[in-house]
Amino acid sequence: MKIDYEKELNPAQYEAVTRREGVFLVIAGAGSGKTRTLVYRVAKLVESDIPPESILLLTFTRKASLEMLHRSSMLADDRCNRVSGGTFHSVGNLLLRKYGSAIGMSPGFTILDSSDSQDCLGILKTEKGYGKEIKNFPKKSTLSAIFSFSINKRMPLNLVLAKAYPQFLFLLEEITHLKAAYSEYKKKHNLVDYDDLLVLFKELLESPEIQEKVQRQYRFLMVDEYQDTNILQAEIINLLGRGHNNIMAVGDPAQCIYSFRGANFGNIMEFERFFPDLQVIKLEENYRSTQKILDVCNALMAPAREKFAKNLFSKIKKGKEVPAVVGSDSPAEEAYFIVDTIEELTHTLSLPLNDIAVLFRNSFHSFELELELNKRNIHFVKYGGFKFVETAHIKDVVSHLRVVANPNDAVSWTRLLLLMDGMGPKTAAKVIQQIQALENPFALTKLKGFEKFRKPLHDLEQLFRHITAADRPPSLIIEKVLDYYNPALESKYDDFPKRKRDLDQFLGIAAKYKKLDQLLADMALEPPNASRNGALADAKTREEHLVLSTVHSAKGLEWHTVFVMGANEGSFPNPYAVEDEEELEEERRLFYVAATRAKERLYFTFSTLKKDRYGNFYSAPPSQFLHPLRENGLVKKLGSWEYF
DNA sequence: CCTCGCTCATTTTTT
DNA sequence: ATGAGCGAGG
Repeated sequence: MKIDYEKELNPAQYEAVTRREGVFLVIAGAGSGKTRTLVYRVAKLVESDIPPESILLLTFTRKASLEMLHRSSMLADDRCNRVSGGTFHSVGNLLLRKYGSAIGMSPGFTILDSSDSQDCLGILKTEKGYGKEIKNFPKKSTLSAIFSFSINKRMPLNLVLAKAYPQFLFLLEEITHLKAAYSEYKKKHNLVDYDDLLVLFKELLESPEIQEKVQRQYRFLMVDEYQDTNILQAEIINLLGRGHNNIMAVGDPAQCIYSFRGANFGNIMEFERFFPDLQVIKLEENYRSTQKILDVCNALMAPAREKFAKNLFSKIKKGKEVPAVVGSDSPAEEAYFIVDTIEELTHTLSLPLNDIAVLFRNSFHSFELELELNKRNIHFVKYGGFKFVETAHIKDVVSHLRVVANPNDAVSWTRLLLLMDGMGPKTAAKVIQQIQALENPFALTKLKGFEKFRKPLHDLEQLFRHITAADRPPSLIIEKVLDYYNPALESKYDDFPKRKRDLDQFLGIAAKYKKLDQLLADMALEPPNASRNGALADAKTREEHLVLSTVHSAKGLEWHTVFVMGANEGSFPNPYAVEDEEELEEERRLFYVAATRAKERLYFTFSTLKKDRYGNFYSAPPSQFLHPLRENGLVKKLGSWEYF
């Protein structure tokens, strides 16, 4: 079964799929078949006997790459599943474990997720005494944000402070000192945070010997969601690709929504600077949405400062349903409207629940809706926001696994020691200092002093005796840790039964892993995506369900019917963003991304009265982003929309 | 010196 | 629901 590329693709897609050598930038508007193009291109390369291992597909999440490769293999053959794919972070992780010794790293490093790196900064802040001595010293989360901003935007600390945190400018010296201490601490304890993964990835590729090796391994590079990469990632692409110059980057400047992470559409310029022979291919025709929806999307972007592209258009999807703007008097009413409409669609039109999504700016915007869905027994899965793996009880358990994998991981040691009664950060630091000097880091009864903790340290040693022996499968280790952790869990949390269920789920996930290292890397880099409010296990997600999602997590996806809820000033755009023109523009693009997810039906809902956390009502006008929709019959107005 | 429990304030988006 | 800040008590 040969693929008829010419018939199944439009001319621009066909060109992108069939051109092989060279550097290409594919500018692809929303719904223009970007994924389809990448899928066919992988199939085409594999079909023409390019070894799949020599193709590298860099995507935004690993799920995205797995899905694409799966589709490619359905199209062509199984070899597509052997294509290397993943995020910049995960590829960096793999290469650093393999070749990291070339730049002085040891392969057993632990990856710190953002809350771990914040814990680490907290430890150092206390150690330096900054928190106590200096009033209003930045919180650990702020420190982490400052450092990350500085690295991802390539901006020295003094400029970061001047631009984003002028109130801390007088602490420049202390903050600079802390940053150095943080780097040193990570190095000493074999720890790597998210930013380090990119920085070190780049450093690794700068070693000529490694660079050549890696370039020889990956002969064809494809980069998805290019608009959301930052300077560091652009440099990595450059280093990966300049040996052979076979690169295809795909992106849509109008959908750049990660500039808070240093993403910058100006990267396209960098790309041109690195590769002057760059050829641009444009995918313009939309295959996803009805023209009525596209008209609305185009109108949303009309006031944008940058005129990125010309308007989205569809030749094939006529559709008669006019998108709606729905005003309500209260959040409860907004929720009723959404749930009523969903029931109507599923009952009278027999639309599968899977074809519907509700999108919002912030994870907590859906609380009211979740209550109503639960009341009416509508099954949903929520994406974005607080993640399952970030909850305290999961982190507690994981910290035990991490010291097994890297006994040098002082952040995890601190976390698990703090679980003991009477143990605080100071004592933990002293314990860890001694542990580092031990020949066997788990021989805790050998520690001098700490009489008060003789019993708990003994118990912990027993635990480690069980779980460090030989090459145990992760699930077995976790079972032992759970037994050990249970008393602490029950005394620490009143809601322990719920947390226990979470831990059981975690055990279920871990059972799929044979190697502890792999489990830990995935926990940090590709955690289960659903947040903890909704269902989590795969079995559950396979059931028919409604999707609730932040717009960020909905990137790249599409549904028959989409509700964009909380379209209020104060919610969407995010109030933090309205003062800064650039940030407001990003909110606009985010709103646009939300709207472009819809294929057939699109609703914007808002409530003119909102509740603050004490239950007091305040009035919130409809989002300014809805203003362009007021005229021309672009949308129908439902509910109480007199303010609109 | 250190930990613990109380109170008050606070929540963007993600690898 | 969580985190920081503060003061009491071990």
